[in-house]
Amino acid sequence: MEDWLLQPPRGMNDWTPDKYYSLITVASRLSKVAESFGYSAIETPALEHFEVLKAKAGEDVINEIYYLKDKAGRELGLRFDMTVPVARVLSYRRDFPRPIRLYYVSKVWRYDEPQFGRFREFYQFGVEHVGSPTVQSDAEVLALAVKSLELVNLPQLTVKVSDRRIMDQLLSKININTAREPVLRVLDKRGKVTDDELIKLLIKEGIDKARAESLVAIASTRVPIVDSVRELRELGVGDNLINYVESLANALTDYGVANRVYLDLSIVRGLDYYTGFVFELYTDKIKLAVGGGGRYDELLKVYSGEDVPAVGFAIGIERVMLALGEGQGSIPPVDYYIYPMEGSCYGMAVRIAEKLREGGLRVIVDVGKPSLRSALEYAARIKARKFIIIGRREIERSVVRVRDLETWSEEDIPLSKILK
RNA sequence: GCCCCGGUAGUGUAGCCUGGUACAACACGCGGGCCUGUGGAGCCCGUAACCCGGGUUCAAAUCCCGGCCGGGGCCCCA
Repeated sequence: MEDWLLQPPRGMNDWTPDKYYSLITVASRLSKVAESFGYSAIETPALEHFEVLKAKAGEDVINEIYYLKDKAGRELGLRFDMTVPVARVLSYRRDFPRPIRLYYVSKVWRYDEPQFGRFREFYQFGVEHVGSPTVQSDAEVLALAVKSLELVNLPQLTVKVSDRRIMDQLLSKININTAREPVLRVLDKRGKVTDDELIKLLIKEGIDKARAESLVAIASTRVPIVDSVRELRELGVGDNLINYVESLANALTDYGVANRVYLDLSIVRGLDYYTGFVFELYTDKIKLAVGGGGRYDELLKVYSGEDVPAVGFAIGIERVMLALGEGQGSIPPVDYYIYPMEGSCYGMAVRIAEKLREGGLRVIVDVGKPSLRSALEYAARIKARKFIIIGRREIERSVVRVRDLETWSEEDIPLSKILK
């Protein structure tokens, strides 16, 4: 078969054991934190009705959906995140007691151009916290995100927080009432381009120079969340929002994560559906955000017709792994490799193996490597710990020969002891 | 949608700039042997590649064009 057919489809990865165990290790550590917060795991089909996916996605995202028709002509698509499937599930399972706390480690797909840290098929760890509008739920979700990344030792983790309501208020204050989305998009570029260019871009959006300058000043706000109240007051943000941020900061302090969190009004994210606070998670190790989230109180309404407040986040597991480097987990070693010298000893080998497996050990019985020598070589290469030789000589004496592949020592162990 | 880089045995690389000295080198892997109940080491032998198509040239892995495939940047995102 042609070479290129042997590679996985573009933007996708073969998770061979040598790499897959790192993924499993990272994913299970992240999940552990969600579990400790009382969140339960959920999984849904990879395929959704295209109509369902389309309802949330903006123009850009729709073009990234893997679309297909099944044999009956149904229009389907691969999910591009887990928020949509979860929202769909909750719209017909109204019986779940609220707030509902869910987490997932799932594959999602986006037909995008692959790049460093960007894949067409990738894993997301995330949570959805549905049914509560409070600042406490915002703080809980953000703290959970931070703590899960702390548990995998993500270096130099920082969080940038902003709030859609604050930006709305500040934009109104300087009389920018139209074309807010393009303006926010421009502000989101802050840090990537110079402030002067930013101002030029804003002027291009029809903002006059004075207001463009004050917008850039607003977007330049970047202070530790615990110091943000004074800053917001200076900007003239209303009391209710200042109280909100203060409560958020206090809660994050209680969680012990406030030192990582900054108020950064330049971050915007998912303009389509975020309604309140938003955040992005960063490490110095890679340029890309490893995750992000926020509050989307109007999203569930699309599916259920009912207003349901919700907050959540998603973390790109491959990106976390890029930041952590190689070797987060490894293939568990085989404890015993059992080699019957001849066919007549095979039955005994299997019986011994079964006994050891009952004790929770990983055991391989040789299936016919031609020689003891090559079996030994094979066992050493797969990093088995111990090698059991069982032949006529051993059976006559009711023992097995156990060779320790790490220390190179060898001893006879009575069968009675092994089978006990 | 725009831009940049790359494609050599199963894997990872060298060679390409400066065309011929190369039946393309090295490492790992794989097969065999020394050695059919134990050195997992060592040595020996073998295995197998210039992405596809066209062009330039006496001569192309090497230079040029096109295609296919891959990686990365902008944008956006996880």
